[in-house]
Amino acid sequence: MSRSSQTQVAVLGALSVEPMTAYALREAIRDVLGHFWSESFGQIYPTLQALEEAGHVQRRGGTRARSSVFVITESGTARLIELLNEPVQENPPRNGLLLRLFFGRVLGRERCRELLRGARDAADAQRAEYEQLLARLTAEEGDTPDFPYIRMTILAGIHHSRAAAAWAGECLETLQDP
Amino acid sequence: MSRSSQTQVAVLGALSVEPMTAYALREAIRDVLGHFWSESFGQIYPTLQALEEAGHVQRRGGTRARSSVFVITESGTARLIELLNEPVQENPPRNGLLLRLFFGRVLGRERCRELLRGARDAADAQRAEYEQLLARLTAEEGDTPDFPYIRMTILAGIHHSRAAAAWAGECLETLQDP
DNA sequence: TCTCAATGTATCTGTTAGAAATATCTGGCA
DNA sequence: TGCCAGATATTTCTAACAGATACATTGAGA
Repeated sequence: MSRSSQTQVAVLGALSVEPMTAYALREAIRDVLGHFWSESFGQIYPTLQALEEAGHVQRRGGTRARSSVFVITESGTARLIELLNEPVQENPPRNGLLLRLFFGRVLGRERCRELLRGARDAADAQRAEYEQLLARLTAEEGDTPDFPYIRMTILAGIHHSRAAAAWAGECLETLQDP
Repeated sequence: MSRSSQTQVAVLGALSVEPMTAYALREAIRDVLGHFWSESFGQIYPTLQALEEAGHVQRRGGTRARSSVFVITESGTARLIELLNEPVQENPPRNGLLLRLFFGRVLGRERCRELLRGARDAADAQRAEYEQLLARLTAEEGDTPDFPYIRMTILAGIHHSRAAAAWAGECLETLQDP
């Protein structure tokens, strides 16, 4: 399968929660999906236009004076389900930290230790953030039908950041001065 | 660091190990750095041209009529060290699995469970692969100066895949039929 | 009223992945 | 010898994409 627009999934998914403007769409994607997804205006506007032409969303209140609110249509919901059912598309790995550590001999031992300490601290901070977010969401929306699914995405962040911190700590131990 | 410089790190780093052709470069990046980095021909050739113009690599006629072997120069090594010392650049997150799970209510519970089972099995398989690779490298190159650094990148893979499997397992438990 | 921040729309530039198109070399086989 | 398959090698194209910029509107407070 050739490369398909992943942006459509995020856009249609967000609009399936509630109708909103392109600007609000970008805000929602950044604030709600931000831990595992990102979109830019340069993607959102053309995508909305394509979706409108395909009949998957409708533009409402399109007067120049005020904003256009986009509403997902029936065919848009069908398209979303279709896209969600397509196989998960892995994006190519690009981990700048590991790239630097791989050439660690060139970079130098002490500089590597700095990078590892930074990674460990960042991971710890991120885990605290995820746990706080999970506690807040559990209290506020713990009984909504979407909660179990949203919770899984936060759990992923917790597991991931915990593993990252443990890895960095282990590496720091093995990278002691000889 | 501009985004294009990221490719330069991988290219110069690979050439710092040994001179090779653009084709071999792509093979090396895929096979050796593949777990945390990727480059395509569309990136490698223009990057090599830019590096040649800047004097960071030299093109040498290979054994074949049209094959060029690229050698890193002294200024190229300096450039590599400079690039390695620049701050790590995070690339925007795009996790297709989490995007699907977030809209899990639309996708359906059973389909989510399938995705999670797939993720768990993939993570388990990947962890086995990493552990095998680590064992082989430890035996074959355990006493080379680069080994401690390469080992860290494999350890990262092990930690990450272990966390991914644990996460998927935990999610599967909470996503039992009610 | 002014002004500033937030909201909102649109587009531009350069980066990148992925694949296609095209050679050229190498070894095996008739 | 000549031919073929597959590996090696180079180049180029398209669409996806990030990030920035430019601009217009609105509403709240000074």
